[in-house]
Amino acid sequence: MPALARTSSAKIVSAARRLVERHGSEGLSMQAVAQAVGIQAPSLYKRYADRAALLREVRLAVAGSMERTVVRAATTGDTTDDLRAIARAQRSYAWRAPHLYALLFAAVEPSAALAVSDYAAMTAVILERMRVHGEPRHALEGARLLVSFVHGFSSMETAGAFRLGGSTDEAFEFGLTRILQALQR
Amino acid sequence: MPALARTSSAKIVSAARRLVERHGSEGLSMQAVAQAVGIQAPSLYKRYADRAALLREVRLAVAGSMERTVVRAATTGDTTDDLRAIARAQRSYAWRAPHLYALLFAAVEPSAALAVSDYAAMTAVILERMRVHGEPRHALEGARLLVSFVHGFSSMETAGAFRLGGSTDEAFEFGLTRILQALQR
DNA sequence: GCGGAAGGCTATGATAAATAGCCTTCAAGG
DNA sequence: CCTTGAAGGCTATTTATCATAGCCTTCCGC
Repeated sequence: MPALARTSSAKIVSAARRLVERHGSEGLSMQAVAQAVGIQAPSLYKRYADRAALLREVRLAVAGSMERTVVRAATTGDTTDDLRAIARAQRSYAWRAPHLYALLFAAVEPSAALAVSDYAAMTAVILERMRVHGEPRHALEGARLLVSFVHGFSSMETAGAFRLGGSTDEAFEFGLTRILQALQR
Repeated sequence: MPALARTSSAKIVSAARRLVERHGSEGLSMQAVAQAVGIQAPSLYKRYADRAALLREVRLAVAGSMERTVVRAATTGDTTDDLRAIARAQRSYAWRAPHLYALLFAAVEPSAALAVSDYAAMTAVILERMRVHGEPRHALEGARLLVSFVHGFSSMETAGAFRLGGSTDEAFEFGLTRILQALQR
């Protein structure tokens, strides 16, 4: 490290993440991040090309933390229970940090999208469990069904879309049960 | 109308919508909207309190147009086919205008969320068909399952999340079929 | 006719992103 | 030891945008 290094990339991303968590992605300003880590805003451009690049780092960090959460959940000992636990962990993550969760699949631009390798472990665990739970030939489609449901439910829920009454907890469990039944071999 | 009225709210929202459609919600600047309708930016504040208010109008317009698309699709004559058609129409809408679609359930702030009344017709059609297709007691849960899957799949797909190969068309049809089977009474 | 509201305009301030250009520290090699 | 170069800071500045203030014009209704 050639120079004084008043801060670190880890601290910067962590501060940026905290800002997004509290105020949404619009709340991430270079000024605010810089202030949080004790440097001046232009210095951030020595590490990140622009605001989008920093936001991308936050997205990566969030993907990593959600992946760890999900993978940790998939250790119940029973394949089907693992899939349930994964789904619940993902929904729970979205509920705990909605602004961060919203970041994950928000990008429409291909350049900003997460790569497969950014959540490879999560993908692998789901696919592996799905191969055991359902027909191996349809494991990919099954995984896409389950994951789409969980993500769709979580994002609609955190966006405040379910307003017709009824328990959303029950609706989630209902959907989860039906999907796992439908996929069971 | 007391004064000259060089433009109209309809034209403003339409221009704003076009901007979002092309460049994403970040591409909506008051300047650009004003220029597109031939007025100066500050004049927009006579009609909308701020940028967020204008964006909210765009969101409402998009909700309306998607609702019309979806409701129009639900006229096949067969209940289950209607639900299929609705799901396909929604996915197709997301695919045609991903930036607009992303706007619909993007809000985490309750104040920015769409109200039930903003897409009451769509809700009504889905619930009604679901009552016939499946067990009426679980129509709400069933609708939430179906809608979550469709929204989750569409938003993940447009975000570029499905990268492990395989046909996403087939994955969508697979999921749709399994869900409708699982809900059938 | 005339008063008020809707809707326009210019001017201006505040905030943020991003660039330019310069300075400092430290590590490594001669 | 000394020098050189890169990493990482800083200040100053440019540009873009949101937003407000304050004023003007047109037309509707009385």
